[in-house]
Amino acid sequence: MGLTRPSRSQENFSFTWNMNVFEIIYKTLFKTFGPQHWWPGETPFEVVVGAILTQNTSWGNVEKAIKNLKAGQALNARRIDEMPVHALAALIRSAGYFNVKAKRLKSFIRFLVANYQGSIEKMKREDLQVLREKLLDVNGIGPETADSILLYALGKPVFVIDAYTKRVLSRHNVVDRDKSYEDFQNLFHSSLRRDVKLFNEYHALLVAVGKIYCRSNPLCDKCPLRVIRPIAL
DNA sequence: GACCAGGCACATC
DNA sequence: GATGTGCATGGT
Repeated sequence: MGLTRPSRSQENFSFTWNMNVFEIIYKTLFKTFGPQHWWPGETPFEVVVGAILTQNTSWGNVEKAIKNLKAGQALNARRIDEMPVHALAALIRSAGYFNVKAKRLKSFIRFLVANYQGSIEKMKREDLQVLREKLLDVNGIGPETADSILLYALGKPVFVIDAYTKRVLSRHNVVDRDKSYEDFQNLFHSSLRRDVKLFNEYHALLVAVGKIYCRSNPLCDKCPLRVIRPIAL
């Protein structure tokens, strides 16, 4: 791991050789794709709902579900809490796994009410590590969803690891694919300054490059990150 | 029609 | 701890 001095052939990438590979990846991606403006949600509550609905699901399908919730005046804690699970499931149908996700949304609301009187703002004031552990105890919230909530809804400096992050980094020889969620996350945390804006943008950029270039080998060869493969080895 | 998409819980070994 | 399976829609 870590970056050694670049070879002469790599010196035209305008990276200084005290940068680590995670910083180089970020710089490359930002230069290529620009700001991603994540997370696309109007309120922290909407971001939380989106984080649960997007589990193993494309964002387009989630957007339809959120639109439905808004149209049904149901995008708020009280309505979701009071609504029968089957009615909620019907509204979020387009997001897939709708029965499971309806229960998960209700689980989160129960947690929010029980611990923070239904207030995202109160939840935000909780100690970060304590809150993360509590979130992981909620049925339907695993590490990625918890960290998405912490970073994108609450503005906490926690790096989100998702399928794209793993795919992009392992394709470029930065991290072994079978490393754990925590292994991946620890590498980001120890290699970068703990900065919410940086973590927000970085994860979104990894998704951007993953969506476009990590689908097939021919595209992989055109990936803007191909320059870091020899460095990462 | 197959495959994939911003995971997670649970059972089993 | 690792692996397999169910959950489900909508786009390509």
